[in-house]
Amino acid sequence: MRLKQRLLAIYQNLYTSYGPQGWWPTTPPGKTTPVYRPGATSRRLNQRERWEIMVGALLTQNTTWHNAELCLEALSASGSLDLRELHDLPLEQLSGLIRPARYFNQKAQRLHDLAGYVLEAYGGSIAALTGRPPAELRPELLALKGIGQETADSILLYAAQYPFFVIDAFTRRICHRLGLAAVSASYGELQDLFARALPADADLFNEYHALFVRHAVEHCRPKPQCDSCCLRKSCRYGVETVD
DNA sequence: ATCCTGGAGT
DNA sequence: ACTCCTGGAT
Repeated sequence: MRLKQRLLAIYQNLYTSYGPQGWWPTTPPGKTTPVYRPGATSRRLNQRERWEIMVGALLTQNTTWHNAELCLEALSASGSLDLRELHDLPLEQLSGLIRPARYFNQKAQRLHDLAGYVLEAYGGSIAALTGRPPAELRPELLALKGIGQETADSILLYAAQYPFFVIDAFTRRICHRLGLAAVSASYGELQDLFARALPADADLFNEYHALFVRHAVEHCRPKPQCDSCCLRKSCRYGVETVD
């Protein structure tokens, strides 16, 4: 009961400080980013967007989003971002296009396999994949090489728009410093923390995770910038400067 | 525990 | 010359 209020207060604080992050659905040029309202539903994504989110989720593993975006642009510019085009591309050419994503050989193989899986299991229909019951889709994604819990939940949340809270290194760092979780807390424990305390709302989880990333990049860095942190008052880290 | 392994900021 | 990044597999 106390946890619920605190997590919502943290969200409000971050949202007030940083504003909407506009991850997905992306905002068309010329329009303003829609503001998240509890209970409101964001627009449905089309299949091309859902697939690009899945590709982006793999490319950005342990890599900056900036670098992942360079890869997405290279894929798009060469006409290889589409599911079938990507699958038909020789691995050597694919890895050459996604070089900024660091582990380009591994990721090229995994993107190829992911595209192949969608083609075989769903006839290439992303809608068929994202339309599956989430409790069945998650283990399916986890069974694929290159998709762990974080990437699976990113796909479930951002591509399929199901309410799965994404736990990443940023979330861990912030939660630890805020005193919300031990460093040893497992992925599932962190995820349960948010699942129990927050309404199961995909748009809320979407914006919350994006705000965590923004906050971790700008203030709750490995070397924290506590002096200008919007959560300073409710964080033991900024007060005591403990580890 | 190690491998994979580019780009940008400091 | 460092550090860090929306990890996953072995």
